[in-house]
Amino acid sequence: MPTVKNSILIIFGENVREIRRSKGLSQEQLSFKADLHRTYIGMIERAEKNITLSNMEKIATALEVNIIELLK
Amino acid sequence: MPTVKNSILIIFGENVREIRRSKGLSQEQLSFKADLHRTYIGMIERAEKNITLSNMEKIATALEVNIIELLK
DNA sequence: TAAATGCTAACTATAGTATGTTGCTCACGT
DNA sequence: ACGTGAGCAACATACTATAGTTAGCATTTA
Repeated sequence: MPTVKNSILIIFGENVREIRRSKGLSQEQLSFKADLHRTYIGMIERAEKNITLSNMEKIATALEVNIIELLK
Repeated sequence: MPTVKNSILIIFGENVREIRRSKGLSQEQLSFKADLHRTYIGMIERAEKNITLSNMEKIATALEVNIIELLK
């Protein structure tokens, strides 16, 4: 991960956070649904990790949205 | 990487290959434009690697398309 | 003050780099 | 026709960088 955060990662993280909250889920609840770790969800929302495509899909599925919605 | 390939990776790889060819670029030429390795572009097109979001953006930029076009 | 999230620091798994080999196709000269 | 050389891509292998896991504690927020 670069020190200077990549804007696409920021967009992705913001979208995850916004949609997660709109569905009334905590990071921990989302992590269960996506089969990822609680702290990792936080890192993604804060754009601290460069997520892989298959994990993007896991999160999208857990949030019941298309991946594309997380990139707009 | 799982042995059974993830469909979203296949879709991404197919899109990269199709758009790359439509622009008349070799894998090597695309690798220069995207600042990624020659063999890695091949692996992505064959869905053998689980690409990260920032590298998806690099490839999209090199192909002069939006990331979203590579996920449809 | 309890639940949710931020943050650190380690570790393990795998993404991404690099080199070389193989096989294919196509153009060209003879 | 028939080599043969050039360009392209598949594939193997090994290495380095970093994604992803996990635990613990600090901080925020309701």
